[in-house]
Amino acid sequence: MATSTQKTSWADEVDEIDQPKIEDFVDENGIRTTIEYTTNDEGKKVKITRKTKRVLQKSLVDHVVAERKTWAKFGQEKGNKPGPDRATTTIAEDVPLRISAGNKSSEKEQAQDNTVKANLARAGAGKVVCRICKGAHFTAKCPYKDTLGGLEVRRLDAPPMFDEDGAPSGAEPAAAAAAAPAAASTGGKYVPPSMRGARGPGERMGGTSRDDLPTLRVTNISEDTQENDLRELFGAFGRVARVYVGRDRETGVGKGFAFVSFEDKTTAERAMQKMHGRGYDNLILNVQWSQPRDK
DNA sequence: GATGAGCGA
Repeated sequence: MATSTQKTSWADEVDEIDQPKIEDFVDENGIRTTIEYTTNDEGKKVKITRKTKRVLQKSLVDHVVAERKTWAKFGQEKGNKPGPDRATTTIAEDVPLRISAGNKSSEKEQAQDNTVKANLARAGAGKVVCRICKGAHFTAKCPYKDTLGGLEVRRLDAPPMFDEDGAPSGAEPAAAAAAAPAAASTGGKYVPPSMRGARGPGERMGGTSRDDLPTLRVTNISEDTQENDLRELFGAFGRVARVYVGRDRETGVGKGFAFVSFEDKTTAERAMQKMHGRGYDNLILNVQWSQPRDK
């Protein structure tokens, strides 16, 4: 094979090929002139001059945007050339639009809330006032909860029926009115039905709190039984209002018992009868009525 | 064998 001694690489051969020389410029009217010097098939040198007009690439520049560039500027920008002035304008892409609740209105609400709190503090002097009997304890702890629970809302504008130690009293009517929660009809905020006070007959609420839901105590469950397991198990009988699994406070390990509260007492009773003595997780369940929790 | 946590004003 005859190999050229001078050539060391194929890349050198590329240089041998007659590369056309190209001059290329764009005038002020946007006309592009391309002058190409090349060699034609007959070995003669030729000069090819092409004039082209660049057209905006519509796929890249929206014609609406291009059109805008022709608009006359006004105000402080009057007479300036098209496009943003980088000295005064920052250009960024993908600026996210974040929509949030108007902070002015929420500040207002907050302020209102604060005045309400201030009024409450003034009226109750920072003390806990029972919503039922106006005693110095939380509503949930009220000794009259069961007997007066349903009367709560109806007695809103009445003077407190009892003072702190529970003796009948007629004092501080203004304080009682101020300390009472805003009635559902007058308050601006939405109050879910479950949180509204006792209304007319036919409504379930009022006197019925989650503390006196029909509750079963389930014992002899494995220590890794979860709330969901019991919900699933007892949910077959009806609506399960609440499940609590007794656990060690530190370790979180189940202590082998749980409470399952139902919405409906007869449902709870059926569940108890069906589930008591049933096997679960290789253990025999013990299901009884729970004792009311106290203290 | 065993009977609950935490919240609020």
